[in-house]
Amino acid sequence: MTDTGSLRLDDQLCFGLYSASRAVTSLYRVVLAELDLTYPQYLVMLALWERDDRLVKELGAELNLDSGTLSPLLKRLEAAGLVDRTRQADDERSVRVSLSDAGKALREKAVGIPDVIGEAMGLDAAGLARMRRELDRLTESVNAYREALSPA
Amino acid sequence: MTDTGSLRLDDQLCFGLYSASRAVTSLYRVVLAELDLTYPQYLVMLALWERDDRLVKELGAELNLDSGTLSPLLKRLEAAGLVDRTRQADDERSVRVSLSDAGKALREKAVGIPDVIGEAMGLDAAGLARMRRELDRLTESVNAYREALSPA
DNA sequence: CGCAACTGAGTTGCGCACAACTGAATTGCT
DNA sequence: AGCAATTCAGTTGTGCGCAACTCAGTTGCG
Repeated sequence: MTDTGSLRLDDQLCFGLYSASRAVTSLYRVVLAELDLTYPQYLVMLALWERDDRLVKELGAELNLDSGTLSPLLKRLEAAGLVDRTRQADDERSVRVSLSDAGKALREKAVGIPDVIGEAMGLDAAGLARMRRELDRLTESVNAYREALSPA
Repeated sequence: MTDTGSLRLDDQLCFGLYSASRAVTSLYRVVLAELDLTYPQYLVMLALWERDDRLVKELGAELNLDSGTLSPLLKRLEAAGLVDRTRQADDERSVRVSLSDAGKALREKAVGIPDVIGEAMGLDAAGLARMRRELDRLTESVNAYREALSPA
């Protein structure tokens, strides 16, 4: 009797993934409270700290989020004074998102976060890298399968 | 220069976890469409198929969900005719959740799902088990760290 | 017994995620 | 040039996930 095909909850990798993801998010909630950011907002800030002045579309592609999620999120970041949003002159459909001074400054309060999270995970650099690789492979495999099942 | 401490998005395991979790959920969305269930609803049904007639509190402990999430979810399952909810006689605070006939019958439509998901993940039984183990370890480690940081 | 502390489920409010849609701007094709 | 198809951001509606709260019911302690 193999595990595959079982409907038992604890057999399922997906539940492990779901639990792990929620556990990590809830740790981020604690850590990010001081920066007044949610985890998805933090992801957007990370993307902007890495490269400023991006189109909403580009952020969406990098984070795999659509405008339905990003638009209100970016409005909240703008309301918090962390980013500016400006329509692009040469293509009025696009909106360019850039860091305000406060948004740039916030980076200093964030530099210690990856170490805290890494520490909490209790993995060495090699373990982190391996898991990261396996998760990426999993994501790609699952996404390919889903797209085959139900084409975008 | 180590990876730890980097604010680069692609270095972060958490983003991999977040992406993988969303990818899996979105595959479930396609697969579960035929059963008219969301992924969290499916988790509750799994728990009930495994053992029927449970208190809301017990379901919450198993799935790590609080009443704020479970109460409306269970009301929706009840509205869909899949479960019954009854106040326990000897402790009027507790609510017992049990499968209706339709809820029991739905299991037959679900038996093939784990294989589909397993196939989509492209891992053999050993790979699944190992990843499952590592994710469980990660979850526990992260939860312990969070509770130390911000005691419940 | 009496009453304070606690427990269990539910509600409210907020922020994702995502589908479905809108509307304006641009592109492409004839 | 003209117009259909596409693109981009934003809006609407639904369902989590979680904090904070309410409220009834139960427990525990003097």
